[in-house]
Amino acid sequence: MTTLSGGTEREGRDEGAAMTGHTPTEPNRPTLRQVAELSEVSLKTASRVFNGAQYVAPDTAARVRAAAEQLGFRPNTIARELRAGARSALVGLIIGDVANPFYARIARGAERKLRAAGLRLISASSDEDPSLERALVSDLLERRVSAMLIVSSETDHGYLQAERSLGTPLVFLDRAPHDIDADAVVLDNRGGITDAVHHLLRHGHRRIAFVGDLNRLPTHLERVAAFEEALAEAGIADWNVYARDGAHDAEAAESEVRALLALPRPPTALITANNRITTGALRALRGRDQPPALIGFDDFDLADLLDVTVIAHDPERMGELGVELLLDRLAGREDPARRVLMPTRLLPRGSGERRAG
Amino acid sequence: MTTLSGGTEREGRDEGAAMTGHTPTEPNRPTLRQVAELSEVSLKTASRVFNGAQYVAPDTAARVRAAAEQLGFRPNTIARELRAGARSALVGLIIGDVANPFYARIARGAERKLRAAGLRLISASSDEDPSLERALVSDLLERRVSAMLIVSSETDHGYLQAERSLGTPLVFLDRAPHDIDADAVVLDNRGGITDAVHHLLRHGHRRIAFVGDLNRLPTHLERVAAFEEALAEAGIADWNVYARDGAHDAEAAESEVRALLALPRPPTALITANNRITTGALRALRGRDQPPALIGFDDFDLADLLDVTVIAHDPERMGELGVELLLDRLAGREDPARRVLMPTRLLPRGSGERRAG
DNA sequence: CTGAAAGCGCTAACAG
DNA sequence: CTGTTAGCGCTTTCAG
Repeated sequence: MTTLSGGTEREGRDEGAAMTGHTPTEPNRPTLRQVAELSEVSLKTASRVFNGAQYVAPDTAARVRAAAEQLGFRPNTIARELRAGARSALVGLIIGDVANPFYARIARGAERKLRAAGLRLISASSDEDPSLERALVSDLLERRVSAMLIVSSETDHGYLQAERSLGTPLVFLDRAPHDIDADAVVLDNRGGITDAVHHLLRHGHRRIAFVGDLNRLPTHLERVAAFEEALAEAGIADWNVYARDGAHDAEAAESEVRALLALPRPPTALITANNRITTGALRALRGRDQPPALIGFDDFDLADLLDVTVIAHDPERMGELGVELLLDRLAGREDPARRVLMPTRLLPRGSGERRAG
Repeated sequence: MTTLSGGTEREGRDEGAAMTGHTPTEPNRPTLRQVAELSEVSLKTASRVFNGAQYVAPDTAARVRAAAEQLGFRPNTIARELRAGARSALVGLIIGDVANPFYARIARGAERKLRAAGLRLISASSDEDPSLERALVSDLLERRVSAMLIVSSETDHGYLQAERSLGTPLVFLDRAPHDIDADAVVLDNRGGITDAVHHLLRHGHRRIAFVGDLNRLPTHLERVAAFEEALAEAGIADWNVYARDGAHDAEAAESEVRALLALPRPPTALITANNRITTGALRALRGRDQPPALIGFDDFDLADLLDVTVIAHDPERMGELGVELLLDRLAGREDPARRVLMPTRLLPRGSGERRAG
């Protein structure tokens, strides 16, 4: 594997510099100084033309612009930001995987909102791996992002406290922070699951299964807890007979569901804890003539065509709200940490309305 | 709307600096100099500890590390990269929209491959808007990304020639570059569409419709051209009776398809030119008892459950291949521009095998 | 093995 | 309106 500059291993950087094969200080790229020389003004005057634009004689400015044009000058943001105070116009985002539409939508909402504020998004996928997550966070922080949005797979965020104290706004999305005082935008997981359970109970179901994600994720824990509570309230004490977890991808979910349906007394209804699990469940249910009822957490493309009842919410809005919190902090707001709770909404489309066998 | 540093408008930057409300040079964040002072070594020695690691006495190194730990020191990548030569470990990616799975997968593949090479991805969505695309490209270039991957909505790339000459590797994905000598990874659009047409002809269809994207996109043009040619070859001269374009989202595609089916002699088969168009078509077809055959370009999640025959390909691989080309350039390869053609594969799942009415 | 000096490209003070 | 001086945080010569 080729190794280039900027690696996590310190050595990697040096190798890389060598590998690129050109002198480190690209000698050809024009600098502001050259523009100044060509247009016969001082460095500062040239600088002003590309910034404040105030207090420069129109024809001087024109001359500078012409020189810049001629040379193909491009301002160097790295230098500018270094001077500006070791903080970039970049905001970092850590998500599980861009290829998962839930995360992609968060990124989209965040990007849009940030851009409107003159900031750029730099995102990275952690694969839900806590140690990779830490490495990515460090990387972004060393790049001096002005703030971080993070969907964390880590259970303890104490290691970020130092950064927080240094003033970097940290906003947790989807999963609340642990052991650290930081803003967060989370879903009403309890509400969503409670609605789903009630919906199924109303349709006559008593044997309801829950297929969950990795059990170390706080969202999973909240969802299971709500599931248990709602069933207990309905007098169903052995709720855990049909509760499963650890299904982090569609394949695992599919076999989990097949196993559930193969039980002597199979569940008559299924609650799937996220979009990938729902996908797996749909595959497992395919072609069955008496499929159990199904309600999935997360709305998804084409759920309408597949008649899948879901617990819907708005990931794009989550990204936007995260950015709003972060902008407030950048603007100097010093409140205690805020936690925004986003509503969910049960969208009946058919699969959740099948009555108990 | 809040405006913060780094905006496209020059003024935006200044406003922003003011708005953040803290002194530009964060006084509290420890620098390498402070680490050096605390550990009573020179700046350079401290620097060495975090880089080469070579030629530093073990206990000196330990002392430096301890000091860094104590101070909460974090190296400043901005400063490092400025010194290193005005080129960052960032690679830019311009796509249409992260929330579109096709693009998200490209991003995923690129990110993975880049990370393995010690580089980071910074991506931005252009909404297929050429002028926004240019702004994003400038932004990334000013940030001195070491290379750019771009799915371009622009028809003329001459404006990038200067940058190319300066040595920045440029790789075009999905859509070939125009008026510029740059590497590209594109799909075998002609092959894919030709296969689809032949498949439909074999199933007895003669009235085949084509629902295309924005007609300024080169991929669209290639796909239509292949469509026309394949039909002409089969003796169907009036191919354009059922050819449509401009359906850039699912809604537009849905009404386009409804209109086609409402014709006096409606088409008996549909080819939809991308994933969103296919989605729209599926909505339009829903509930019809004699639906036309359907083949969609791009595979998508759940296509299997909906029995949708598709012209499949591998967007993640496209991202990876783009990165491979780019790494070669960074490593000094000086070949003429290469064009990688990615294969497509017809995946029969039912919808494309319905016979002509 | 370690250090002093110079400078990456740019912008913020202050003068003029 | 314009220029000079200093320096952001770090790394690279080149001497010890």
